[in-house]
Amino acid sequence: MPYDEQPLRPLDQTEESLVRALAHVMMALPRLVDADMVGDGGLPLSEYTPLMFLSEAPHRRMRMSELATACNLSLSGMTRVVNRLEKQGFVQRAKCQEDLRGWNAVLTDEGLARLQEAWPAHLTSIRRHVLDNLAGHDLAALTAALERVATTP
Amino acid sequence: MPYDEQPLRPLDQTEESLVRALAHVMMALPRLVDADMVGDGGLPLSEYTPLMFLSEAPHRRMRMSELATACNLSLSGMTRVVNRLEKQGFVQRAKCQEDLRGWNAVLTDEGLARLQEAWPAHLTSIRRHVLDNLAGHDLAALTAALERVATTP
DNA sequence: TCTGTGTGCTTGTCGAGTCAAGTAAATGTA
DNA sequence: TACATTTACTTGACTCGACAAGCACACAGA
Repeated sequence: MPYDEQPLRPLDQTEESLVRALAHVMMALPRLVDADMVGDGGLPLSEYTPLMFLSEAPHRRMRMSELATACNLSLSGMTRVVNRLEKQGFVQRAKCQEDLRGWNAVLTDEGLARLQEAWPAHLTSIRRHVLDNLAGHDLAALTAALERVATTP
Repeated sequence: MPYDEQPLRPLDQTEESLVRALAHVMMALPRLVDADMVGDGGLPLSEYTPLMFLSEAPHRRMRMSELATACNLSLSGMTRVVNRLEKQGFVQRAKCQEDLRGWNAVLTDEGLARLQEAWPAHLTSIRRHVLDNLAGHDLAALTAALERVATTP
């Protein structure tokens, strides 16, 4: 796409390849992992992720807005995910005592059990698709770069 | 999440951080780039990408199924994207002469102009979010790794 | 204490993409 | 040639998530 006028240097071949590979990963990887997980553990990433964050939180509970931020979801999106999880008995809502406008999503015992059941499939999938393909790379440096990518305004 | 029995080694801290950073990128980056593009060029990635592939294809045309594969979309998803592009006049459908079941999506002059108009915003966004944050990394090695990640069965 | 403004979450409505079913043309088989 | 099967694409029905509007509570300032 030759096009000039501004001091906008087009991508060179190396950069172009990287961008396309990254685009491919972003489109394909969530589906690949989801397929592995529903094939085995039966829990899609969209539900696994919030259960995971809840399991790590104090008292296994988080405010809806915290959880939405952690999962990179809009607040309304989080509302609907938690609705699904609540219907399955994996999460309960509890009014937040310090601020009666707020709600906590609380991981139930059943939810924790479900998470532990899904964990092996998740771990296996992530190892196979991601970590096994990054052998020999400097993971810490890569992580730092990815964190910048995700947060550059 | 302690859990044993299998020879399933949990992720260590470095691996865990990398996986979460990658998850964050996958969730956030498409939205960031889209926001930049509609803010400026007015063309979301879901439409930019097929126009880009068409512009590079011989005679600016591709079969629906090729285009779907290139864009990592299902065939039915591609049908709908091309419907949108056709309504805007950026693409036309032309029956494939070698196989009358098939259709080509053909980039129009208007579509090419639109792509060139959107290109600077796209390039700027990609540089800022992605490439500028990968300075000092071995892009070729990273690309190879990402390609494996996206295609590991 | 009342009243206006801001915050936390949910709901209505919508766009986007997936899968399954349907249609038309190509290809194999008798 | 006739018929069954496969392939290329579209359509219908659905799920998921986003945004904007709405509701309930919090927290001023008078």
